[in-house]
Amino acid sequence: MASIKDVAAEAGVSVATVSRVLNSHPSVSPGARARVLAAVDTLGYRPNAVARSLRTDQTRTLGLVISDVLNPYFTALARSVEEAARALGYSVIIGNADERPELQDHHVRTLLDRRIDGLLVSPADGSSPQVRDAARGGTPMVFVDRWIPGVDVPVVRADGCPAVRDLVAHLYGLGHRKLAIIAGPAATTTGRERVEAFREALAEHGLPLPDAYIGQGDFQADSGRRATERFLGLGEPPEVVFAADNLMALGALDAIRARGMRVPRDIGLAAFDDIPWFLHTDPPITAISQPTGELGRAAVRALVDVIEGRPPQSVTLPARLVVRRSCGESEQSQRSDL
Amino acid sequence: MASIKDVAAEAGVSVATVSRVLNSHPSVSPGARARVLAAVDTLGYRPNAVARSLRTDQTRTLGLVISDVLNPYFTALARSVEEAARALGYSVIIGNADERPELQDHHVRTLLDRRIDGLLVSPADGSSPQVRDAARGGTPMVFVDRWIPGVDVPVVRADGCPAVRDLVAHLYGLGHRKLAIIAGPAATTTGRERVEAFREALAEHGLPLPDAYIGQGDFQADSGRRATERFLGLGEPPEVVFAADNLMALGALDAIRARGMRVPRDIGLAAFDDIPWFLHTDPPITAISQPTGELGRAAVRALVDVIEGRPPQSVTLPARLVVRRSCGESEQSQRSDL
DNA sequence: ATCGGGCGTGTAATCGATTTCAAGACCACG
DNA sequence: CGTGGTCTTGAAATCGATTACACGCCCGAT
Repeated sequence: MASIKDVAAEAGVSVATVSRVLNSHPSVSPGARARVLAAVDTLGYRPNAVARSLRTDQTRTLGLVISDVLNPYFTALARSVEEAARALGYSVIIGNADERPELQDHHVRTLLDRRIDGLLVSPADGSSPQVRDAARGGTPMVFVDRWIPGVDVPVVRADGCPAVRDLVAHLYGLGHRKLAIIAGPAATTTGRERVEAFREALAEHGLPLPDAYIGQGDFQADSGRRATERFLGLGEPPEVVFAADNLMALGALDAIRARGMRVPRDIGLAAFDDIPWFLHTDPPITAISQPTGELGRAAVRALVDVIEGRPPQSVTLPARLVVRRSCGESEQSQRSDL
Repeated sequence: MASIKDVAAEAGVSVATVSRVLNSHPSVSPGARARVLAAVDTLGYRPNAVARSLRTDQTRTLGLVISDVLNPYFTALARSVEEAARALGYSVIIGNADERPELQDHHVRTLLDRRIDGLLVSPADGSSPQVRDAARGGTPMVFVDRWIPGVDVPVVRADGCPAVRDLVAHLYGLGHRKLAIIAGPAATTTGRERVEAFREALAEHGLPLPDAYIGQGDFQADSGRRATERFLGLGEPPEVVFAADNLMALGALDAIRARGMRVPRDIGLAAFDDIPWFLHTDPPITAISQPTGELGRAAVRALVDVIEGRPPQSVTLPARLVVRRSCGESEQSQRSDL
């Protein structure tokens, strides 16, 4: 592969002049510029980003560590992040943690080794020392979706509490009183928040949230399945199950179907995170929708602010309830939101 | 951030010795080794991968350019690729082409600028000069899923022809005669192959594939919707629609539902690519399943073979039909494959 | 004619690693 | 005591860029 030296030789100038042309510095004569450009063309020269990064101490690359690539919510987020970053001239390297803290740490470490300019993290656990150290060490960083309390880093996320309250009111209005939740890991902020919001919303209607109605999940389909099986085996099973993410909702659907039961006839189902497929499940699923596109854009904006020395801002966007048919809604309410 | 010089100073040795310890060269005295390790520890030193790459001319990074991150088939593939690469000590940078040739070329270019050790590509178009040049230029490369004819690069893919034949036989057995297909872009190999396999399989049963029954799609949901609308507006609409990927199947489902029709009562639906959600749609969808995990592993193996100078092998794996309920299958055949 | 100030250009230092080469220390053997 | 070999070690070159600095040149002002 041709290097800047080859270009300089071909154009009959020094490497400094080549570099100046490539970086559009002002003081280069038109003649030299033309010869350099011609040489670049005939050699098919492309600057070596590795060498450039070493010298300039910036890679124009952002790291994004997400909890699970197979989760459509996170791929939608990843996509909007990449798009926003590209518009600003940055590339992004995605690390998939698979909800495993040690994998998350692995990715953070290799990303740091590569000297990415900034890091977007949705922590799989609540206290990764790796992440803490990176933040303390001065790596530009912003949390997206989930965060780690006590680490001084901007957070970009959606606030699901009002939407959860809407959901509970909706379920109450449909006559449901026995409501269960499949929670996410207590180590994650979203895992905790959603249970708390649910509990508080229930309390507003004078409803309890017994321990038996809290299933401990890990945001993966299988845990949703197991939790739902336990619910269904209860002497007094819940009337509606609320899954704290879309994958666990999928697992719940599995478990319900395996028992030969039907949604919503035998049991209702609602989910946090809305994804295109929820329109086409049997039945379409009532869900809480997050503005992933805006979330990704805001996260990149905040991170680039940190990188370029501007004061960054935490951003909280609203999530909203999308009513469909999985909780025994009437035809009427169904149609209004389809 | 501490550099190797700082470590050398702290340990009271030269940078050469530090480097030797870090790369576990044999000839370092136990004392020096211990002091270096201690220095590394107190400074929290991590080698700069950028500098290392510049010197060694290898990044231990693979590039993966996929056609669409929002397509669960490709995220499953990306996941298995990353996993296999990690096991071999490589990182993966994913580029999402969004089915747009110019975006694909953008990613190939920046990946090459970053001097990745090898490239895994699922080309969004049939003739990217960018990709051709990279291959000719000697960049280790492997095509996965789709490929570009005439470019001498190993291909790792699933052969869907037998499964398509099985599908057509299955549909024929159910009494369907009017079969339509929503094709992928003719610029992609998978786009063409699936139509051809479908046409040939129909011919085996003496069935025609009229032009009116070929919808031109682009592997995205919206095109599936439009093609299906056209089918439904025909004087003699098809009895079954076969979508050449899962996203277009989703669009088809939309279109059918928008007309107030039901699957499979009013029209049947089948899809290429199987994804977990197909079990939970209304109704569960009969689909052709690809072995994404094995595909990803084989692709990485082949690419690393090229990189490390071993003779690489093209790999073709079988796809298989998964019968569910979206084509008017009886309860019996449904249960056997659920 | 002299001086000052741009402007265009090249030389060389630099970024943080790896690696070659030579040299010093030490030991064993004759 | 001299010789040769092994084992450790460090100095310096190198990878491919960017950039500070200096130099030569030309032009206009005095």
